[in-house]
Amino acid sequence: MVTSNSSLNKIYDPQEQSTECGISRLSPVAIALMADFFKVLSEPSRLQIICTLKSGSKNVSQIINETGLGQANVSKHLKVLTQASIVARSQQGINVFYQISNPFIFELCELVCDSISIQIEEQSQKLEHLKAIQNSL
Amino acid sequence: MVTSNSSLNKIYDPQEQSTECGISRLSPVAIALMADFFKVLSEPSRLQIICTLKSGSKNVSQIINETGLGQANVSKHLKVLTQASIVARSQQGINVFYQISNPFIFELCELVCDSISIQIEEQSQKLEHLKAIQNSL
DNA sequence: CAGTTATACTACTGTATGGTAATATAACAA
DNA sequence: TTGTTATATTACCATACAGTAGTATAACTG
Repeated sequence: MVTSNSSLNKIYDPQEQSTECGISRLSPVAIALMADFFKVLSEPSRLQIICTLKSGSKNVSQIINETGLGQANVSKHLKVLTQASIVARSQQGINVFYQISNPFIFELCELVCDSISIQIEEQSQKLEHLKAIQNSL
Repeated sequence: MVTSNSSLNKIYDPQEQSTECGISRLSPVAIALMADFFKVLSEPSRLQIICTLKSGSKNVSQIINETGLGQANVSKHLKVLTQASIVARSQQGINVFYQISNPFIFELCELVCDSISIQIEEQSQKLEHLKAIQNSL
């Protein structure tokens, strides 16, 4: 169960007269911040990079090799991930290493993954059901 | 703590020889599905619609009024949300009602909200620290 | 039936952004 | 210094998509 201690809740919309709490009274600013966050995670290439960083800190070349993405592309995505504070950058001589700066991201991905699996499961069950009905005609 | 029972984990990449579990061995298909899911949540207007549905089922006109979005726009976003199985559609006469079909979305949003708040908190603390240093010079 | 209301769809425009090639920069080596 | 390697940046193209105006459809009313 999630206990929200979100300070974003304090940035509620002053025009909102509702007595409810949580997401339903988030300000436009808070909503925009959330949207930005989700947007960062909405690119397969960036999720791929996050995946390769699950096993620890990697330099750019390693990330390029493991993902198969182009160099400029990886660099751009790493910039986006860094600005979103999802990964952290640390230069060591000629190499630049990146690592996940907040493991929360993995928890989040697992949750979404589970939810999608359940959805697929349910849909395939419905399909089976439909097939059964068709066969009985 | 999250215990993953994700069947997406079973769709692992056959080329991936890693012995790790979880997100690090997700297939391109699974990653694309996750990206799609996050993309649905990466639009402020859609998050806004989700927010208004927190307090229960609403018809399209109500959603238009509460969000201030245009009719065609709301209709399009509701289609996206429906296809992603985030909201469910039910027609009642001349009205069409939409409701959140999976409350998991709220849990997810709370988590992200909390994470963003903490981030903002940390950043403002760093700023305070910098200011203190500057003032002591 | 015609008229009204609620919702969906189509076509279009403008903007954002992913990918890439070329170039720049920065750190190290000889 | 020059050369090499690792990473970042720039400029460009192509695609995706949010928003909107106009139109279509569907359910109810009289």
